[in-house]
Amino acid sequence: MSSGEMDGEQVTIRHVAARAGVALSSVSRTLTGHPDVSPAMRQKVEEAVEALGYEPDLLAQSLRSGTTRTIGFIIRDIANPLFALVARACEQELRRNGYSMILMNSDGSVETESKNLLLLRRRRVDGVIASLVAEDSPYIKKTILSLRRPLVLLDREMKDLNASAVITDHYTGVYDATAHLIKMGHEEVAFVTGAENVYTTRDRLRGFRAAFQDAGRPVPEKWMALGGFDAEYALIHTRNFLAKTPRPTALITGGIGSTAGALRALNELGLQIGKDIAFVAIDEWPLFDVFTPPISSVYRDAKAMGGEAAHLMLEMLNGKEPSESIIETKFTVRTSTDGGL
Amino acid sequence: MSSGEMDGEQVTIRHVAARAGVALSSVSRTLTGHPDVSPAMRQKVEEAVEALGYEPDLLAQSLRSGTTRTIGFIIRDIANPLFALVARACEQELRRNGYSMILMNSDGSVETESKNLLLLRRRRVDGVIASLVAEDSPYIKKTILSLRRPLVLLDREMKDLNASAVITDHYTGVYDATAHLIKMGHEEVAFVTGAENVYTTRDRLRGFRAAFQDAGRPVPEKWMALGGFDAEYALIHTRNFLAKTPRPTALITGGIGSTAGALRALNELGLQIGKDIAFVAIDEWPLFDVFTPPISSVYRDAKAMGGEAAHLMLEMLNGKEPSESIIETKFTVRTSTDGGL
DNA sequence: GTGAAAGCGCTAACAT
DNA sequence: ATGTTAGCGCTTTCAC
Repeated sequence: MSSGEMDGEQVTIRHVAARAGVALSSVSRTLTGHPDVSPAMRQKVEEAVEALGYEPDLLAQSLRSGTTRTIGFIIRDIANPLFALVARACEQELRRNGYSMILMNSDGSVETESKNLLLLRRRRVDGVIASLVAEDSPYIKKTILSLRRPLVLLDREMKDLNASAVITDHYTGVYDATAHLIKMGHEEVAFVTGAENVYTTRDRLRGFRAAFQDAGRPVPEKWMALGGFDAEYALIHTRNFLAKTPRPTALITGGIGSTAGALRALNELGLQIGKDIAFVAIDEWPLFDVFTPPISSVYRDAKAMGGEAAHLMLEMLNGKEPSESIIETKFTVRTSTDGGL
Repeated sequence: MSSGEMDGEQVTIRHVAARAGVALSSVSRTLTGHPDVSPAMRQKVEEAVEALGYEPDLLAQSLRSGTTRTIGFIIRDIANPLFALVARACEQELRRNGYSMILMNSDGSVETESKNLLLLRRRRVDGVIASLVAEDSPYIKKTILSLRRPLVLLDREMKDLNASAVITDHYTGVYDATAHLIKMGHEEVAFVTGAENVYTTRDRLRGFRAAFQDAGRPVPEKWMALGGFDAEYALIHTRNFLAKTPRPTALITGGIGSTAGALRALNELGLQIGKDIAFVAIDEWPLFDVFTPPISSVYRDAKAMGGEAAHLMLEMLNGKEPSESIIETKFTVRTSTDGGL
């Protein structure tokens, strides 16, 4: 049989040794590819392994070696389509290199995130890849410092952590998008997204402001809603903004959830994007290509982000120093940026 | 400190025992809540644990106990928004019960799926939750039988496996959707989805056929494309069908990927759903509520699926016999089912 | 080249 | 109520 078990009993290296009539250590040597193994020995061991369906216990190997070949992946919400793409690419790359991924959702809560980090440490994962809820929680920072394992951050900026990071250049994409709106004649551009306690928002905001400044126009600070990446927040604040008179003539949403919430609000109010209001989404929903009208967007390659995260992790596991990897963004004009004026 | 390490050395139960001036086993007893522990002992141990920042090693506990409090989750593709919702709900429920989830994508390949199953076994996971690529692979079946751990299948029907299953009642939803189209006057209804080697497709097909039979109409067998759940397959076959003369007047797509592919094809051909062709999607994309026109759909609760999967797993881990849980589907008429005739 | 034995960190007998 | 010891399955000295 090949199940690694007989009669519900696990087959251990002991059984193999007994069956082959050799010592435990010889079986281990043979299986781990030690050079000092005679062909005769190899033969006997392989026969026994085959006959018993022996399979090394990764748990025991881990305890012995101190390495689990396991990476923790902490994310706010795996149901965010962008992060699902990141997670998929990351898992694939880690798996190709012999690592497994333990997935944990932090549900947008620093407490859960913290608990997850501690649990991963107790599970002795070899490293952690995380998209943190916030950068300004001293508690999380302390927890992270206590991890003492390679860490890769996704789109976060934190000092003194000795961590690698996959950083998105939001600035460029958002700058281009905003400049385009300004060129079309928009002054009252609303911006709905998450809070400034993450790099993501700060870098986008930097691009947004710079575009206005470079155009010699005042930054429309009153049309900024920077409170949450969730759809609910965007729904409420988009609704709010559009109820005012005068109202914004254009809208930029930062993030998958914000876009969903804003589109819901617009739908509810009967406002058509690309006609009643100009609209730009930062980050693309998977189905954006068949939306009507086609949505102008700031795109980034989620697959590359996941691959890079895995790559940076593997490098650190190989003893390299932490480093950063930059992901580009690209603004694409489609028809949702028409109208509004 | 609270890191569980000093000078890079892990703090073990040994250090705690030494510091507290007691025996190893007393520390263990105190920490595992054994009744025979004096208040004085508890005091000493807790002081030492606190002072050293001791943290039990889950790996060592696992080796000892034979249980890892870890569940393997195998899925075709975590970037499928429906499955991402399933995974999220499942992870949350497992986590609440002290289990962690190891996520593996099978990338639609039986080989990868098989390797993943074997790896999970070697990792000594306590159970596996899986959405299998196919039901008719004898190799997978053998691998599964050799798992000898609780197994929960998502939307799959396999005999003699002693597994629990979360089963969707696709029949009802698809029957209603098809009956609606027939009532609207459609005879040439196309159906684009995955292959019949999974329950999902077979049950949907059953509903599709039954609706025609009950209406006394011939089942439009020639408009069936049952080859793959991926968007690419749907794109090609939708394109194909619509190039014919006469062409189908209505289209049903089964699954997230199929819907995406079909919508792409329709977009490409300049055909508007709800006008040039009647359209029903089985399973909803997260953003469907803001699509124009609103898409008629067969809905199922992905969150409930994930929760049920976790629930069935936890029951089996508590020694209960395998069982099934049925998830309902509901057809909702929106405007995409107008037109086409 | 092979075997015997120690030990990774922990828990559960078994003593006392 | 507490201490001593064996052992989970494995790898790695250390002898020979």
